[in-house]
Amino acid sequence: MRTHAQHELTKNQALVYGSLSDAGGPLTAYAILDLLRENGFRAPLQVYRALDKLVEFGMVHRLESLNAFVACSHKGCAGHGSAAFAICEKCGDVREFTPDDVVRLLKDWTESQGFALARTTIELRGTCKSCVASG
Amino acid sequence: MRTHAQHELTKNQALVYGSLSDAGGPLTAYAILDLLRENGFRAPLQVYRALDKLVEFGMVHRLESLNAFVACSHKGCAGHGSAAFAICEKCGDVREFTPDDVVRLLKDWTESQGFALARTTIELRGTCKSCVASG
DNA sequence: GCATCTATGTTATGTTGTAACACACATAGC
DNA sequence: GCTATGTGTGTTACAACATAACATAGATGC
Repeated sequence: MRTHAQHELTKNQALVYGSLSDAGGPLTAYAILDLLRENGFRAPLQVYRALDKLVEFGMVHRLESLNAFVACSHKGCAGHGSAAFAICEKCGDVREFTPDDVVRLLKDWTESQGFALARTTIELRGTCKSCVASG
Repeated sequence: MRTHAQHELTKNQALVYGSLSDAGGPLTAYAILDLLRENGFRAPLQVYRALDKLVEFGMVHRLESLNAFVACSHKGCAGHGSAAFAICEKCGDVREFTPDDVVRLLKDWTESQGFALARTTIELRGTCKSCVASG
């Protein structure tokens, strides 16, 4: 299996991935576009096309419930299973984790139904520990 | 606990819920708007406001990965746990299920992290049994 | 050379969701 | 009665998210 680092990124892909890594949290496509205007980006498609590839490579995840994107937290990993996300609605923090047992159960269910599973989206909304503590 | 039927819906809420029930599958807000133009609907907000309430009542679920809405498949039920959805990318069919064991594991994880869980989104993308069979 | 594939740039447009403001109607308290 | 409050509604305008369609440029393989 290919590691993230082994993907040779094009210029635009590298710029988009850099934005997301530096941000340390989720960004919308249009937020990325604004960050990259100084690098010559002019149109949303430049961002979306790069994001499509990065998601395909597994280097970036799409957060469906936020319409946003986040760099995979496994910086140099050799690939991993389906990711899940705990999203704090107070501070916006997003924590990625890999609930293998959960994914296993979901796979069991799909297999029992004859459903050919391609992709799993798991997103938890709530309040993170520090926000619970502070308020 | 209140059952779905026990919620007394306003006119707009009833119209929107009716559209979704009749459709038997997911609809976007704008698709609902078009269906209800003959009933006097003119603007998206009329749909979105009704949907907000219906989702709050648990009578309608939002499918984050489709930006669409679907009537809860438990027609007259007395409420139930978090729902999950298997979405066929070939035929568009959406199957709702209630994976209590999965939700239990996710709750365990959030509790271990001090994360106060408010809402769980689980959406599986793939190909349903009959679409797999037919090629 | 030339076909092909991928990436890119650009304009315009399509789709999804809200802000802000005004009005109607019910109900609770005086 | 009549006022305050809360909720539902209608309307215009706009913001945010995403893609279609077409043109150009560079790399690779034959």
